[in-house]
This record gives sequence, structure tokens and C-alpha cells, in this order.
Amino acid sequence: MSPSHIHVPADCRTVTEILSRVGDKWSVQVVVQLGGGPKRFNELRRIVGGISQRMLTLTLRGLERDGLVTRTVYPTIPPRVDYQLTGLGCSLLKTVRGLGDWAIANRDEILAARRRFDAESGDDHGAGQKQSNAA
Amino acid sequence: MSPSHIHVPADCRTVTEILSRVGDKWSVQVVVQLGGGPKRFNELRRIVGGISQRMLTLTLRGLERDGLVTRTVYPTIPPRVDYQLTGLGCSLLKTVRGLGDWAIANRDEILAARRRFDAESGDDHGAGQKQSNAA
DNA sequence: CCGTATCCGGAGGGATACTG
DNA sequence: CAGTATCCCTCCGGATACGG
Repeated sequence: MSPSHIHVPADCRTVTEILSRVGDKWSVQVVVQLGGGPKRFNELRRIVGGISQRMLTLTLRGLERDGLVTRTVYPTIPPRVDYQLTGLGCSLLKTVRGLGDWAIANRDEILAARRRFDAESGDDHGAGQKQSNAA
Repeated sequence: MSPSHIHVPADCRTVTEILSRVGDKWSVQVVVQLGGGPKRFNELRRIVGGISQRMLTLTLRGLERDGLVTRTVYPTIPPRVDYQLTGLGCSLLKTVRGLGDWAIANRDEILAARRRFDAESGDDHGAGQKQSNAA
């Protein structure tokens, strides 16, 4: 699979690979919420907030595919479906919390740097930079 | 700012925020490479491989804006520009390595789950699922 | 209640050409 | 060498409507 056995510090390609998995708009939020125990579809939908049913379905399917969550169907009427983190999903959650801690710890510093940068950009060197990137 | 003061375990919004910063296609790769010491523009371009100069510029600008890398210009001819991780960038790199370690440790398990899922999808329940999500 | 199918706008990102 | 500007196309993701 690899064209050559390149071997950078933390095996860059693998990191990028998992980041593509988890770096989308909703996966992490869903995993975090599932960290509080199994949830039903619409329950999850309400808690996450702002996600469309389409995106929730796709996100859950992706997580299920990668063995991070399980999907349990109860063939009742009305139907009931539970989603739950697997062991793999739990371990991912822990790792993601590490990133979360970093984010919380350094959030202010990042925001400050951002303001500084934006201030200089729209300043005196004539190149009217318009970066109003409100994350 | 927030419509309501929701407050999930690891402050979900902040995690998502930083993930939007780092979860794009190239940021992590650039940060990892910069972890090996300061690099020049085209040097970085070669090492990363597959990135366009447009994207490298945008990625570096973004990282610079957030205070993760510094940009040093030497007004020589031909011009020379060095990019280097800041302290903040280094600490991010460490955190990302945590995720990287997880990715490496669980890569096989994920790939296995993926194959299993794909096998069942194109199989016997008739609903031709076509999710070839190749990261 | 739990999805799937379709439509569609907009952001992401590659290729290329030009500048200092 | 180190960028910037433009074009263009793909895919993400929201809205809506329908099926089991």
C-alpha cells in the first residue's frame, strides 16, 4: 500500500487518516455524547443540536463502519434503535479528550494570536486583507 | 454568543473548534514536519508531498494566524522564508501525537471493522449501500 | 420513530499563470 | 524562491419529501 516505507515521527499518514475520520463536523460531538451512555437516534439528534437527520445517519454509519459504535435494532412498533460506544470508541473518546483539554487550555492564547494577526493584516501595508473568519 | 449555556463533559464546542483548525487536510502534516525543525517554503512543499503551493500558503497562514508557527523573512536575493513551530505549536504537536499513537495502535482493528462492514453491506439485505468512504 | 433519496448552495482544494 | 490571483470542479452538508 505504501509507495515507500517512509517513517516520519508519528507516522503522518496514519494520523491524517484517523483525523479524516474524526475531523469532520459531527463525529466527535456524537462520540462525546455517546460517552454518557447508549442513546437512541432522535435523542442523540436533540442533544447534539443543529445536526440534520441526514448528517446524523451518515455520521453514525461511519462510526459504525469503523467499529467505534454499535447499532442495535429493536423490531418493535414504533421501531427503536440504540447506538452505543464500543471499547474502541471509548478509547478514542479518551484520546479526543486529550485534544479537548489542550483546546480548552490554549483557547485564549489562540484567540489572542488571531486578533493580533487580523489587526496587522487590515493595517498599513496596503493589501486590503479581508479575513473575517469567525469560527 | 451561545444560544444557551450548554455544558457537556469536555466542552464539546471548544473541541470542535480546535478540530476545525487542525482537522483540515494539511495542517497536521505541516505541523508534524515542522516538528523536525524550521523549514523553508519549498522544502516543506517537497516533504509533505501532494500539496499545492496555494494550499501550503493557506495552511501556513492559518497556523501563523493562530500563533502555532512563526514566519521569518530574510530579505535576500533570492528571498528566503523560514517557518518554525512556536511553543504553542510544539505543545499542539505533542497532543496530536497522542492521537497519532492511538491511530497507529488501532489502525488494524479499524480497518478490519471496515472490511467486515463493507462485506455485509453489499451482501444479503438487498439495500445496495454504496458508501465507499476511502479516507 | 428511524431512516433513505433527491435537490442544491457553498466551502475546500487542485491546476495554472503571473509577480516581486 | 516565495508567493498571489483566477478558474473550476468536487464533495460536504442543509432542507425537504417520502418509505418501512
